[in-house]
This record gives sequence, structure tokens and C-alpha cells, in this order.
Amino acid sequence: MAQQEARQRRPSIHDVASHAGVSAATVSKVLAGVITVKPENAQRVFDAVERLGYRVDPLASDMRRAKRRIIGAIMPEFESEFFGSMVTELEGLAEQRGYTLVAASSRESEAREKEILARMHDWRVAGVVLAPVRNEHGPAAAFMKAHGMTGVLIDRVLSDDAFDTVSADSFAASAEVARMLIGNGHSHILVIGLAEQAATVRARLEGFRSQALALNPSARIDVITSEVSVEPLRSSLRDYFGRGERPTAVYSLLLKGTLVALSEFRRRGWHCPNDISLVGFDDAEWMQVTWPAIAAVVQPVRQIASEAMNLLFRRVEGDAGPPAARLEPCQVLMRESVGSPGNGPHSGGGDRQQPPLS
Amino acid sequence: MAQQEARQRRPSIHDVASHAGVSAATVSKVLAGVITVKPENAQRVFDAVERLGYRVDPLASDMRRAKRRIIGAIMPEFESEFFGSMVTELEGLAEQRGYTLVAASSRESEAREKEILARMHDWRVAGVVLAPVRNEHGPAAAFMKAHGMTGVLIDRVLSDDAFDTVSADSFAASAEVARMLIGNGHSHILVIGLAEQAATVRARLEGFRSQALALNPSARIDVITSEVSVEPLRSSLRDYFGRGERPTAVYSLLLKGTLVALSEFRRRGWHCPNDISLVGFDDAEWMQVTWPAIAAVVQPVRQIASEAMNLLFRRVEGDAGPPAARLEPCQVLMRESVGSPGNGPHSGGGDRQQPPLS
DNA sequence: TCCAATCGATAAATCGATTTTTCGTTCTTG
DNA sequence: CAAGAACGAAAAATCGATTTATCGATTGGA
Repeated sequence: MAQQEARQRRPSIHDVASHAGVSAATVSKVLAGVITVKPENAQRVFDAVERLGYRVDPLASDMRRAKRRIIGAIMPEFESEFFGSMVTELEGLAEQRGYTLVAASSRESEAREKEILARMHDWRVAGVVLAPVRNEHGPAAAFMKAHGMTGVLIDRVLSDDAFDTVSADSFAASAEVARMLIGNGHSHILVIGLAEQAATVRARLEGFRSQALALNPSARIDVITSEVSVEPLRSSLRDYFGRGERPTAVYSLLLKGTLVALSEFRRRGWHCPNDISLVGFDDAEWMQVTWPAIAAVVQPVRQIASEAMNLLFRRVEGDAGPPAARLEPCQVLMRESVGSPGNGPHSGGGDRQQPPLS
Repeated sequence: MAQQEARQRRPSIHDVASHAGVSAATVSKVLAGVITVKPENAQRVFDAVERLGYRVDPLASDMRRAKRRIIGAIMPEFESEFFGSMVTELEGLAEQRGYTLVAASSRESEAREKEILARMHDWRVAGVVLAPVRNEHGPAAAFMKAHGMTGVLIDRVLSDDAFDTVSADSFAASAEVARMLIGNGHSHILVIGLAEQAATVRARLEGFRSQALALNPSARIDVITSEVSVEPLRSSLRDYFGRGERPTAVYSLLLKGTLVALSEFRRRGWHCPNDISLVGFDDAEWMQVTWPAIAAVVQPVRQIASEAMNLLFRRVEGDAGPPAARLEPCQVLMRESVGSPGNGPHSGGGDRQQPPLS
């Protein structure tokens, strides 16, 4: 079709102009949809574009504007389903608006987060969707403020005085989990999480605890958190069980914690839900195919992404209203990993198939 | 420190020039490391850069070169650990070389794949790392060829006459799986996969089958594949078991297949490895914490990413040698989901805890 | 001492678009 | 019928860098 001798230098707007017998300015106007061009000339431009297979160079096109048609996205990691689909959604939404999404992984490092942001500032991105490693008070958000960048904070964040925020309604979802566990008769529950992700994890903890104690004031809610990474959490958990603590249910405030809990159950030969119940914040595809299926809180990825982009583009277009703080409702999927206590609690070891690992 | 009245218009190279009392050309040379500049002037440039907090605008900088310092990466999806960590690795490697990685998800669509590629061509990317949806013969690779783009094909690809390719050594890994299963005494094995991802999946199948039959010529190897998506695979599998077929082991050629197999085992109340053994191509974090842990082939993500980038940059720098086809060795992790047949095969239903789902 | 070669640095062209300014026609209107 | 408004399009400025061409000042050798 229209590509003749491609592979060489791509045609520029001037090539189109000369083929159409008009000036480059006219070509630009036609392509931008300006109506003050004689229909005859417009047609000749379209023909030339078609014949040469011309496409606008987005880089050159962006040169003259202060804000380029680029959106930056910074996620703590790409390896999980949650952030993976978040990036996919954001990419689609940016694309719909004619923007290019440039995604980067901060790899759970605030230092890297700031570096990436500086690089995005170099690119003069129109806006940034930042999922901070820790919370809204990190150096990255400060950098954005200091340089007058427009952006939206998502996920591990509750509200901010400078930026719009969008996250899952951790508090409500955790309260829902509490209702289900307490309703099932659990009165000694262990909650595990990473404290460093302050904002949301705290909301998850408080949402759970307040609802649980409201429903059963004598319930015992133990909490194990680790400041830094997931490994200390694992050893704390091991110590906890090693001391003889025997909660009838565990609620993990984050996906990695759910994995840690499961692997500790394995070590001890405990099975869900007979020996102990388990609910995790954050769903994953595999959780419905394992035996038992793992109960989980599903975060509304699409809604978060869509709301974040809406707010972001409102800002890009100049809205200067006060920052919004959106909470999107979650869905709690009760699965087989949750049962009632006393159905055969703590049989003391793998009673079939596998011996407990050393 | 050096940012004074940031938030306004960013300083350009001309601002630096006037502050340093030299021309813009000199600034450019100093920053590029050209040595034909008087040390005194160089120092003044560095001082001005520091004082103004100047940083090069990568967009403007790229304007003059035919190939911009941008690398495109196209993955079929971002939701899985494999492609998620692939993007993370690629991003780091591009960054090391001073390039920006722009990643996009083709969402398992060849049409979208081609559109993305066209957009990357518009950006005049220096190179593309393409993980094709299907194989090396898709429209995306054709587009790259037609437009003289430089690129590397990874993952679902074996070799190509125009581009370097890098993928996991599916054949060898599958042969290894065959050795383990046959070695464990399995003589009736079901292999499941998606045929559309022709190149690699076929290699996985053949690697397995040839080795299995070499070790036990009378072994029965059944194969179930689906052309399009994963759902037909599920129903085929259901039919297969429904007909009364009772292999003692299942080897899934892809992650989604492993999930499908597990969920079908659930429906029937079968447990691994007593009722049936399971091995999957592609590892995931959760596979080692479930009960039983799922045996899997681990793909060498880092090596694939690193090799792909090496090859790509060699091409970017002008190498015109014949295309290379790299195969990186995998690791096979035998876990509890594999046992010997006859340990209690097909007890007929969940013999503890959970009744089979309807 | 004078011309040429060398050195260091500046001016100007360039990349490929967009946007503003300028300019020539045509159409109104007094 | 001439002055001014309206229209359409071309010319030129602009974005922020890099690169080439140019230029002036030393330094060299003859």
C-alpha cells in the first residue's frame, strides 16, 4: 500500500508539504484539524500523507510544548499481578488520550524512586502516576512538589495536601474481613503486615481491629509487623508460633505476607482451614486453584487506574482545585481457607500426604 | 542546594552558556566530554551547571540523531511474574546504557502488537525487544523487517533469518522433565499446552516426547492443546478426564495450563502427588508455598534479558553479522507435586478436608 | 617578519514539528 | 471606487539540544 521505498529516511512534514504543493505550516494545520484551510488543499495534503505513508514524529511534535504528551508511571515492582495489571490499565488509558506511557520500577527503593522521577522531569512529562514505595511523605513526592510537577499518588497512600490520591478502601475491606472471621467464631486472630508502608497498612490494621473488637470486645487480636522487608516478618512469625501461640485465624495485610504465612503453615504441617484459617489482602490468580483456595481481598485495579488517570488529566488540563482523596471499594472473596475454629484445630502435624518440613 | 527558583521554566543550555560566559556549543562539548576545551572554561561550565541545576533535555538531545536513545519493549502481558521481571531487567539494562525503556503490552493480540510497533517506529527508537504473541513469523516481525528496524525477538521464538533471538532452552528443559517423570516410573503422561505459540511450545513438546520415548519406548504420551485461548484447553481437559483417562502425571507446557490442571484436579478431588503428579513450565513464587509445592521449570529471566540487550546494542552500534539464535538453559525444580505412580492413585475423591467441588 | 598551521571557541545550520507573524487576495462597505 | 476587513497561506520564529562551518588568536616554521 502506501509505503513504497520505506526503510530509508522517513518522510518529514516538509516532504508532505512539497508533494502537496503547500507549506509545512498548512500541512500541520490540516493534520491538527484546523478548519481555515481550503478543502482542496486539505485534500491534497491528505493524499500526500497517504502516498508517502507520513506519520507525525511525536518527539519533534512535543518539542515546542512545555508539557510533552508523555505520562510517567512509577511502580514499586512489576512482578506482581496487582502492579502488572495496573501498568496495563494505565497504558491503555494514556494511549486513549494520545499519550505515551513510560513505566519504571522503583524496585521498592525510595532512592531509585527519586532518580526515576528526576529523569521523568528531564523528559518534561505532562504528569506522573506514582505508586510510592512507602507512603505519600517520601522523597519522591517532595521532589514532585519542589519542581511543580503534576501527578497522582496511588495505592500505598491515603491523602495528601498537594496531590490527588487514589487507593483501595483498605479500611472498609478489612472491616469486612473482620466481620467474616468474627462471624465464623474466631476469637484469637493474628494480623501480619509490613509497617513501613505506613498509610494503607495502618488503615488495614485499624479497619480490621476496630470492627473485630466492636463485634467481639473480648477477641484477642495479635499483630506482627516488620519494619523493613519480608524476611524479618517470617522469623517473627516463626518465633510467635514457636512460643506456642495458637490463633485460629491469620489475616495478612499484604500478598507477600500471605505467602510467608502459607510457608510457615507448611513447616508446621498445618492445613487450612482445619488447623488454621487464612485471609490475605490482595488476590492472585493461583489462589482459586490451590487446595484449599485462599480467601482474599480483591483490589479494584481498573477503578483505581481509571480514577487516577481522570484526576491526572484534569490537572494536566489546568484544574487547580483542592486535592482529592479517592477510596475505591474492594471485594472480599471468602474461599476455603477460612473455616470455623474447632473443626480440628492444631492436629499437630501433617496428618496425611506430607510430613512437616524440618 | 542547586535549585534556587526551580518550579519555573527549566534552564536551557543557553542559560548555562550565558552564566558561564561561553557559547552553547562549548557547553554541549564540555558535557559531552570533548577535550578541546580550555580547562578553565570547562570548569566555569561545570559551575554554572551546578548552580542552575541544569540537566540535558533528552528529547531535544535526541532530535538530531536518526536513532533516539530509546529502547522499546513489547511483551504479551505484564501480569505474570515472568514478563514482569523481564521488563524490570530490561529497564535496568537500558538505563545502564543511558537509554530509556518504553514498555508496552500487546495483551496477547497480534494486531495490537503491530500498532505498538508502528508507534515505536514513530518515536524512532534505537531498537526493540519484542516478545511476540505467537512466534517469529507474526505481522510485528514483518513490520520490523519492512521498515528496517533493529530488534531482538525473545521468548516465544526459536530462530529467525532477520533478527537475533533469545529464549529459554525449552527442548532441553522438557527433556529433563521427561527424565524425571520416566525415572519416577510414570508411563502414562498427559502433556497440555497452547499450540498457537508454535515455536517454543512445540520445542517443549518434542523435547519431552523424544526423551520420554527414548527412555521408555512403551510409555504413553497423550497431548491436549488448544489453538486459541486457555478456556478450550480447560474443557478439553475436562472431557479427557471425563472419558476415564487416568494418566499418572501431567506436564503443562505453560503457566496458565498449570493453573487449569490444578483447578481440574480440584474439581475431581485429586491430590498431588498421590492421585496424580504435576510439573509445569514456568515457575512462580506461590508454587513453593502451596501444599504440595508445585514442580516447575524455571526460566532464566536475567540471562535472557541480558543476552537480548547485548545482542540488541551490538546491532544498534552497527553490527551486521548473521542473526544469532540463543538458547539459555533452564532449571528444573522438582517439588512435592511429583511422586511415583501407584502411591495411592486415583482414590476417587477428596479423602480429607474438602469434598470435591461440583 | 610573514604566512601557514593549530587551537579554542563562536556563529549558524540542523533535527521535525508548531505557532506566530507577515503578506497577498478577495470581499465589504462607505 | 477606494479603504478596510476577512480570509488563506506562506514565511519565519521557536523549542533545546548537536554538529558543522567559520573565525580570530597563537604558535610554528621559513
